[in-house]
Amino acid sequence: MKLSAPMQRFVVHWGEMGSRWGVNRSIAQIHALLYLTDAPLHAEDISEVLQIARSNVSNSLKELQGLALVRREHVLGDRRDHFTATHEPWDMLMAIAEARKQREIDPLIEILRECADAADADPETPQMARDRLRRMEGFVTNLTGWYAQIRKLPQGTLVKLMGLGTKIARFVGG
Amino acid sequence: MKLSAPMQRFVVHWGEMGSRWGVNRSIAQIHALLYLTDAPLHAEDISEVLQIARSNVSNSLKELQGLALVRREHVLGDRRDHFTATHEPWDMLMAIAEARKQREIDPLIEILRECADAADADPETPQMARDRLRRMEGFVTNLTGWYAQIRKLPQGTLVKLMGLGTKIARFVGG
DNA sequence: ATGTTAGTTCTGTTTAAACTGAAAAAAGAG
DNA sequence: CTCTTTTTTCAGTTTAAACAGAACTAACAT
Repeated sequence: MKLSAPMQRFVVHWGEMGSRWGVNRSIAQIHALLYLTDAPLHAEDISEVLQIARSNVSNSLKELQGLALVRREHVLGDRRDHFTATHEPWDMLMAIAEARKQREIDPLIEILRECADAADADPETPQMARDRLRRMEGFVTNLTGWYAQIRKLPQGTLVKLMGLGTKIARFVGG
Repeated sequence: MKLSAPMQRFVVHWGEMGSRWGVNRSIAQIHALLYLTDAPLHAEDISEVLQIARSNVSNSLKELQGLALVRREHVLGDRRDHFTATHEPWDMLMAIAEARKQREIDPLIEILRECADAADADPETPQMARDRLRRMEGFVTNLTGWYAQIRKLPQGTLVKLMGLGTKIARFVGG
C-alpha cells in the first residue's frame, strides 16, 4: 500500500496539528490515515505505510479506540484485527469532546470546587482570590452543563443552528 | 509573597491542564497566578513564588501577552514592568480561541484546501480519499465561519443563548 | 561618564514523552 | 498439545521541548 502525495501531506500535517492539541504525532497520523482510507487496515499495513514501529501502532490504536475515533473490525478469512475510523467530521469532533470532557474537564471541576471550598474556609486566602476561584468553577460548570445539553440534540438540529449563525441572536433579543 | 494552600493547588493543577492542551506548565502556572492575584506582579515576584527561572518567566510572559491573556502595566514609582491577567473567564476563553484560530486553524484550512485541490487533480488519489479531504475542509471552514459570527455577538447575548440550552432547538423546529 | 537595575537572548542541561525492538503472552490452527 | 501468527508488554533509547543560569543589552539614575 502506498499513499499519494496529497494524502501524505494531509497525514503529516494532521500529525503536527495533533501534537499542538495534546495528542501525539503517531496517534494523529494513524487517525488521518484511517480517515482517508476506505477499507479497514490492519496494524502491519499502518506500520508499513507510516513507518512506525508495530508496538507504537498497537498502543496508538488502543488510544484511538479509547477516544472512540477508531473501531476494530474483522475481515472474513483474516485472523488479524482491522481498523476503521469515524468518517463523519462532526462525529469525530463530538467523540473527542466527550472523551476529553470525561478525562480532563470533569476532574478539573472537581478540583476547582475543592479549591474554592478550601479557600473559603481558609483565612490566609484573600477574598479576591476566593471570588476568582469560585467564579472559574462556576464558569466551567456552566459551560459543561451547556455542552451536556447541546450534545443530546440531533445532528440535523445543530447543523440548522449553525447555519443560522448570528440570526439566532434575534430570538433572544440580542 | 506567598500563596495559600488552595491557591497553590489551583496553580499546580492549572499547570497540568495546560500541558494537556498544548501550553507548557510554566506558562499555565504563571497565568493561574496572575488570574488569582489582584495587584499587578513583576517578573521577580513570579519567579520567586513559582520557583521558576527569570528567563523562563520572561519568555512565558511574552507568550501570554501574545495570547492576549496578560497585559503589561506600570506602577507609579516603580521602573519594573508589572503584569495582570484577564480576570473574566469568558474573555479568557475567547482570547485563547482567537489566538489558536489564527495560529493553527487558519493555516490548517489553507493546507486542507491545497490537499483537496491537489487530490482532485491527482489520478493516484482514490475518489474516496478526495471526498474525505474535501469534506474535512468544508467542515473546518464551516465551523470557523460559525465561530467568526458568534464571536462578534455581545457577551450578554451569548450568556442568554447558553442559558436557553436545548430550548433553542424549538426555534429551528428541532 | 559610571554604576545599577530590569529585561532579553543564548547556550547548554534536564526532563518527560514518544518511540523502538525484543521478549512475552494470547489467540488461533492443525 | 504443539506450532504459527498476531498482539501486547516491557525495558531501554531517542528526541523534542522545557528550563536554568550566565552573558548580554537596554534603560535609567547619579
